Amino acid sequence: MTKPRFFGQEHCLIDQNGRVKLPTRLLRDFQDFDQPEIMLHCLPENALAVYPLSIWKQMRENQPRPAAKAGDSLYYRRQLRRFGGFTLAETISKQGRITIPPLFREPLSLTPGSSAVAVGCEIGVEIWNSELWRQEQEMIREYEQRLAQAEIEKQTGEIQHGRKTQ
Amino acid sequence: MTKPRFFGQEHCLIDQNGRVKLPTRLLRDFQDFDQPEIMLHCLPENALAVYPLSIWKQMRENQPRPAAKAGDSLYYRRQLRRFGGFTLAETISKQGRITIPPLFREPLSLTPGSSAVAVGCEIGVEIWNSELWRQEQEMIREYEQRLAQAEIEKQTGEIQHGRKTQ
DNA sequence: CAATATAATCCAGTATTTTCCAAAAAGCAA
DNA sequence: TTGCTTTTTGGAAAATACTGGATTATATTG
Repeated sequence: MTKPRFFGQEHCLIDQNGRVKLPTRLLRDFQDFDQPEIMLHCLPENALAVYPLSIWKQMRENQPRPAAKAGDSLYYRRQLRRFGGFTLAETISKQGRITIPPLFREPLSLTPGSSAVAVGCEIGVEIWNSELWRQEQEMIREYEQRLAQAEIEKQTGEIQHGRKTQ
Repeated sequence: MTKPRFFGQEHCLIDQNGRVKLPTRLLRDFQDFDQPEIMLHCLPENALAVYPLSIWKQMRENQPRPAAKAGDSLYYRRQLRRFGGFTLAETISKQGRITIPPLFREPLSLTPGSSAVAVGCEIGVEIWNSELWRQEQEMIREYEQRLAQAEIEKQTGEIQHGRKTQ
């Protein structure tokens, strides 16, 4: 297996022109990939996903003959909008900066001057507004606890019904 | 796989004569295709779809024996009307502008002076009135959240019913 | 504490968008 | 048809936004 990539969190901020300098450690991970070619994707949970181009292609490759379907299906057109409209090809600049697409800035709360966190996500990097990232961490924790709760209930249930002894 | 085309969102506005200048990035995608030959289609969801001519052909060519079907089916006749009546051929001007067909302006809320968004949809571009696009995004988001919710419930359910163990 | 590396700010050149204006075309009435 | 008005088209100028580099500040390392 290839070496682990895209890990950890780093603070960074959006400059006056709406750009963000990627932390060098994460930058190196991109350079090992397709170099500066990346795809920016505006996630529904309000973070900007940054993927190497080849990773993105893997994500989207299973769509044969899109045009034919688009004519007949509103649902399918929405699908195209969702992936087309909320994604953008870009390259990482020589100085390691990327420009946040102007129309993504407001919804992502990544406006010029705002504080952000770059989060490694194994297949790429996510840029979060600092405050939103704090909230997302809460969500992750909460969700984990619900899973744990479900597990505990299952275990106790099994003991009570004799399918399992301790 | 070919390089990604028709991506992202850009703000633009309708000039006093009912024309819109396509953002340069999307313009380049058209130039890679059939050059200035495009089809304008007034979508039922109230956006103006702009497709390269060849894409449009792909969309419509998988309809064998249209005449025979038209005789039998009201639904099919309606389809023909929609694709016939709500579509026009145009070319992109040397300055990258297209004229919104006058009959489409009112229903699409793309009247002179109004604010719009050009949305890349992988197979072409859609021009949305800004406000209508905001609403459409809500729809997309709502749908995403329902999917997410279902997924979470499925996960906890699987634990409880023993199809998954930690 | 010094040296180095990294991040943030500033500034100017470039590209793009928007507005404005003139020319051409089309419609209309006499 | 002819002359007039209105609409449409094309182009250029002004305003705006974007890009890239360089400089300054901050943090990290030895």
